This record gives sequence, C-alpha cells and structure tokens, in this order.
Amino acid sequence: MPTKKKPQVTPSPERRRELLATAAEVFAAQGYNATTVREIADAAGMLAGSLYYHFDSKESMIDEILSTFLGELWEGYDAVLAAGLAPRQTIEALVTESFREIDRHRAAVAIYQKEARHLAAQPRFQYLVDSQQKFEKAWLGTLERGVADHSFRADLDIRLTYRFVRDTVWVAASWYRPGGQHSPEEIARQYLSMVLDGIALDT
Amino acid sequence: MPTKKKPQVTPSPERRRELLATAAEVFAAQGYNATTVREIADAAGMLAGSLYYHFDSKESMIDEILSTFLGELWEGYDAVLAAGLAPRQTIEALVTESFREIDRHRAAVAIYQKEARHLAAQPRFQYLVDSQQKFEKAWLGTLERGVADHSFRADLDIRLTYRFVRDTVWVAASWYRPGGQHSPEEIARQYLSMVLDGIALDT
Amino acid sequence: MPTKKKPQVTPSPERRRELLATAAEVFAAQGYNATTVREIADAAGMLAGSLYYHFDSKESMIDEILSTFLGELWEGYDAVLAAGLAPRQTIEALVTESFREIDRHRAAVAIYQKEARHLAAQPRFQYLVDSQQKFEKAWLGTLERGVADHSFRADLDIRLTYRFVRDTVWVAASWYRPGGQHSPEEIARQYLSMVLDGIALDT
Amino acid sequence: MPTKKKPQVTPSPERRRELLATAAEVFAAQGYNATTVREIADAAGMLAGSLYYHFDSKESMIDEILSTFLGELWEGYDAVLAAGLAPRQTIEALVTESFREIDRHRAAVAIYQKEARHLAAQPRFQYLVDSQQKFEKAWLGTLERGVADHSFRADLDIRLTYRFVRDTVWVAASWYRPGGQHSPEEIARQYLSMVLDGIALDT
DNA sequence: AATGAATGAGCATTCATTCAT
DNA sequence: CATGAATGAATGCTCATTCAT
Repeated sequence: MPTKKKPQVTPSPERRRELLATAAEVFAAQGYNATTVREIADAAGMLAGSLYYHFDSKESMIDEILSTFLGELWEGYDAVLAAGLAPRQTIEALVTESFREIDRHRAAVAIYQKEARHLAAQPRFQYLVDSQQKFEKAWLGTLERGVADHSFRADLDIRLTYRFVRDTVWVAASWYRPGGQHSPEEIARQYLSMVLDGIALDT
Repeated sequence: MPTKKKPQVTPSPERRRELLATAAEVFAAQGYNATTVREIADAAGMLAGSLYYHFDSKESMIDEILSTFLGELWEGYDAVLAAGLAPRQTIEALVTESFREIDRHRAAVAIYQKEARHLAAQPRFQYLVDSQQKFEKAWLGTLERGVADHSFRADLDIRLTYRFVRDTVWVAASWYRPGGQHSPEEIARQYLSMVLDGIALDT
Repeated sequence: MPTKKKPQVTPSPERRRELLATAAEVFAAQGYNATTVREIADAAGMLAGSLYYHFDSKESMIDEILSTFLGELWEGYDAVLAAGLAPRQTIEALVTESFREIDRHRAAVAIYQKEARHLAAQPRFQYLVDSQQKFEKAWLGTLERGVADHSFRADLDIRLTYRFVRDTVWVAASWYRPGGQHSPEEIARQYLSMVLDGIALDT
Repeated sequence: MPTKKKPQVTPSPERRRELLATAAEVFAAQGYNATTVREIADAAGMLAGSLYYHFDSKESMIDEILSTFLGELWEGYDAVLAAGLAPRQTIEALVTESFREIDRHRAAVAIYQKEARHLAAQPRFQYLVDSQQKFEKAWLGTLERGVADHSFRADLDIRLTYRFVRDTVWVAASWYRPGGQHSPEEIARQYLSMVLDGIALDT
C-alpha cells in the first residue's frame, strides 16, 4: 500500500481533507462532469496543476469523497443493524441515522445521488454497487421482517415500499441545508411519522 | 417578383420528434453534459453535423424536450386543478397524473430531475423556474386546504410534507421502466396508499 | 470547352447574372470567406443547395465575378491605351475609366481589393496575376513616358508614384456608393486634379 | 485565513507580446477569418490549445493587436496635434508619423485596413469607431484650417480630399516591407510631395 | 507545495457540398 | 429548377493532465 509512485499519502492529511471538502462542495453544486479542476483549484486558492500534488486525478477526488462517506455511513448502519432492534425500531433508527449522515455529509450525499449510477459502471467504483446491494439487503430485509411480524402492511408491493422509503429519505439531500430550521433528528421524526402513519388524518 | 421569400426552414416535425426522443433517451441515460452530440447522432444513425439541420444546438434539444414535457404535464395538472375536487381527491388525481406522465415521458422526467436545477439559472430556461413555482403553489395550496378541512394532519411542517410528497412521486422516474410489472395507475394507487395512510400497520 | 459534366452553361444566363450580382453584393459586404453560401442563397430567395444547380462551387462564383469585371475593365483600358494619347492624357483617361468601372462594378471592385492577393496564389486565379502585371505595365509605362517627355516630375521614385496613383484610385471603391453626390467623372476630375497638381495652394 | 486569494492569471507579458507579434503576422498575411488558431499555434511552435493559456480567444488576440497599435498611433498623433503647428506642417507631421507607425506596426496596420470595418460592428470593438471618428476630426479639421488660411486649395470637395489623403497614406501598408529601399521618413517625404504639389511637372 | 506553461484528446458547431426526389 | 436531408472535414475552444522549476 505504501508503494505509490507519487507522494500522495505522506503529506498532511488535514490539507487533503480540506481540499476534498472544497471539491465536494463544488461537485455538489455543479455536478461532477460540469466541474472543472480549475474551479476546484480556484475555490481552494491554488492553481489547477497544484491539485495533482495531492490527488492522482479528478476521479480520485470523487472516489475518496464517496468512499469516505460510505465508510462512515456503514459504520452507523452496522451499529444499528447489530443492535437487534424490532423491525419498526430498526427502520426508525436507520432513517434517523440517514438524516444524520445527510447533515454531516450533505455534499457527498448530493454527489452520490447524482453520480453514483453512472460511476458504478466503472470497476474502480465497484464498491458503489456493493454498498447498494448491502443497503438493499438491510432495508428490504427489515421491511420483510416487519411484514412478517405485522409491524408493516402486507398489502403493498414490498419492493415498491423499499424504493419509496429509500428515495424519500435520500432525496432530502437535494434540498437540505445544514443549520436550517429543523435538526436532522426532527426531520427524521417527521419523515418517519409520514412514512409510517401517512399524511392523511385518521377518520 | 415572387422570388425573395424566405424558404421554409422548419422541416418535418415527425423527424424532429423522432430525433428528440432519441436524444432524450441518451440524455436520460448519461446526463446532459456527459452526452456528446456525436452519441446522439450515433443513436440516430447519422453524423453529428447532420443534427444541426434539425436543431440549433444541443441546448435547444434539451430545451424542446423539457418544454414539451412540461407543456403536457400542465395540460394534465390544469385539468385536475380545474375540476374543483376536494383536497384529498386533488392530491390523488395529481399523483396519478404524475405517474402517467412518468410513464409517457420517462426520459424527459429523468432529465428534468437531474438537470432542471442548473439549467434554471439560464434565462432561456426561465420557464423551468415558472413551472416550479406554479407546481409548488398547486401542491402546497392543496395540502394547506387539506389541513384546513381536516383531510390532512395538522401536526406536520407543511413545507416538509410538500417536499416529501413531491420527491416521493418524481424520484420514481429514476427507476421506473415503462411496460414493467405495474401500470402507472397501480403504482400511483400504492404510492398514494403509503403517502396517505403510512406503511405501518394500524394497531 | 463545352465538355462540362454538369448543365452549368445551358440554363438562362440572365438568372445566372442575377445570382452573381446578388453574390457579389454579399461578398463585398462581408468578405468572401465570411460569406456562407446559405447567406447568398437567402439573399437570392432559395436554399443553399439550389445554388449548385447554377454554379460548381462558391469559388466558381467569385471566379466569374472577378473575371467578368476584369474583362470589362480591360476592354476600357485597352481602348484608352490604343488611342495613342500623350502620357498625361492617357493617365487622365485611365483614371476616368477606372472610376467608371468602380461605378459599374462597385461590388466586384471591392471584392477584388480585398481578396485578389490571396486568391492569386491559386492556379485557377492565375489571370489575376496576369492582369496585375498587365496593369502595372500600362500604368508604369505611361508614367515613365511622362517623365521622359517632361509631363511628370522626374524627382520621384517611379514605383512609389505608380503605387500612389494606383492605390489612390482603387481604394475609392471602399467608400464609393453609386448614385451619390458626385458622378464618377466628377470624382475622377477632382482626383486627377489632386494627383496631378497637389492639394497645396501654389504660392 | 490567508488562503482563498485568487491566483495570478496574467502571465509574463513578454511571451504574450511575442505570441501577439506572431499572430499579427499570420493575420496580416491570410486575413483574420481565414487564419485558424492552429496556424497561429504552428507559427508559434505550440499546439492550438496552448494559446488559450495566454489568450481568451482568437478575437481577444486581434483585439489586443489593434488596441495596442491604436494606442501607440494616438500617442504620436496627439503629440503632433498638441504642437500647435500650421495646417500644412501638421499634415506633414501626421503623414510622417503615419509612415513611422506603418514601419513599426506593419502587420497591425494591414489587419486594421482589412478587418476594422466589420469588426467595428461588434460592441467589443467600439474603440475602432471612436478612433475612426477622432481620426476624421483631426485630419478633416486640419484640412479645413488649411483651406481657411490659404495653405490648401479651396476648389476641392473637402471630404474627397480627406479620403484621398487618408487612403493614400494607409494603403501603403499593403505593400510596405520594413527594411526596404526607403526609410519611412523618405517615403513620407515623397508621398507628401506628391499629395501637396502633384505629380505633374509645373509648366 | 505550488507555479507556469504546455499537451493532446475531445467537443459543439459551421459550412461547402452532394444527391435523391 | 428547386428542396430537404445528409455528409465530412474543419474550426474555435475546453479541460484533465504533466512536468520542469
């Protein structure tokens, strides 16, 4: 692992993190393809070429942004899944955890939403596919358990439900702004209330 | 002197429509920026330059794709809104209409989802902003009316609810494939059931 | 010579002349390179492709415009040179004839001024070089005869004088507009007065 | 936070000047439109894309060439006009100055002659129009003063005289080659002699 | 660590030209 | 005679990337 041709790993990881945060912000705002390395460099106060001291390529930047985010996401998810909660409580915990990740990695989440699909085609981003599958297994499994134990309705197409819940949560990254009116936990609470009980008033 | 009349430059609208459908498919699959004019031309079985006989620019293609879609969408929405239904029935009709549009304009909807935000910055695409505002007014207004007449819950942040319902419906375009297992109406029915009554089993 | 592959020669020479006049106008206004065949076609009330029924190529248009003009110019010049006038009278006649040509072929003259130099490099336009040489011989010869017979000053560099007189006359095409305040003959008279006697008041 | 300062984007002005000189040479030889960016790059020993490190566009090259030339021209002209010379001496000084500029900026002058008219239509090149007007005012005014004080003939159309003198001088750029037989001052002397006193021998 | 300058492949677009109808 | 549609080569320009300093 320390056999890189370039001194990519040694220099201060703090600067690296700063630069990645900057890049993520620009990627999220303009899209990965539409963002030029020069714009990232401008935002970081350096020249385009200088970025290549820190990173192999533009691709390696988004790679590191996404893999870091997914790493932290799965840390949280795995903890929830390991806790052995009931289906409904698991869903609640996963949704809450998701909104917390959106809060902490807004840019990365937005990038993920927009770019994951076409990046996943490249071998380098195989981990996106893996994560996607693990994700589906976790949510779908929980929903199925919930149907089995009568926490969730049985009259719905389960895959449709899965997509509904999944999308419902993650699209929020497209409009969420940290430091807004609601805390991630409050948003999670209201989302869960809607998803679980519906927006209609019981009559 | 019957000469000197400018010759027709607007050729057969059928070919145009074909080409736009092709372009929309490619844009939806790869993203607008990531799509080269050459790829569209390849998909249409012609050379890149030949597209310019039919269209002014790549931009005018996405413009026509989006404006055509929005035109038809609003035809449907306006009919629903003019029908004077109760809030809940209005929401149901709007959601159903939306899934029908997704069914008929899948590519355009996917493009809209991905590109509308940054296109809207250009004056040429002002109509995207207008449509967005009209859209918000229609949905938010209906939700508010529904809260007022006790069709919908009053304990939720109304803007959050709006975003929830809006996203919930339209993200479906990202995975929807026409001719799949469920008809648009069936998907609408299940989505509505989830959105209105929740996925939890009443206890 | 009548062995052309295309029916370029048979169709009505009037239409041809009209089209050439139109083309010359556009070439003169915008420059040859900057003019698209579509612009010529627009001005002629037809589609770009249709021009190719009448002409082999854009190049053949400017070719015919210039060769027609030079043909008529030399008709006039040759008549003057054949008249056996004294040097000063020859110059006067040549200048007057030149302004008449500018009057009748303004567009062609303007095109000639702008494009002759670089067109002359192509074999097809060899006649431009020939004409140029014949032109120089006529004017320079007349000036030399005039110096010899004491009509013209002997203290000037003769080639400089030649260029001076030549340019002086032909650049007028860049601002001349037929139907203006002065007739070509009047302009010729004043130009000759300046060239021959100077603009300074004799003291 | 001393970062976030925009890095210098205006590189060494010497290289810039070299490249502009190269570009001017090619523009003058082939015309602006007919010159490709690749040709300029070839002449400069680099690739087409590399030019864009130094210049925004092909247009900005001709812009800088022309504005630099006009700047220096007006430095010279303004000095002459500020000297308060008599009309005839002013004309002599202006003509001499003009030939000096032709000597120093031959390429730029040739480009100006060929391209000024159509460039002037664009807002970016408004300064060409301004310069043209200032130019006319200076020359025409001097000629008028000269007519008034009996330095110049009163029997000529003054605008015709203006155009005659103006064109007479500047077209010289089309054949002038620096380092030729005559110095700019000598050419100016002979031109002035012709313009002021005519080429005919007084009888 | 960062700069300045360049590379080279690729892109949207233009345009003269062709040709079946 | 003219149109409609297409070709294919070229053009101005962009951008990720490299590398000597």
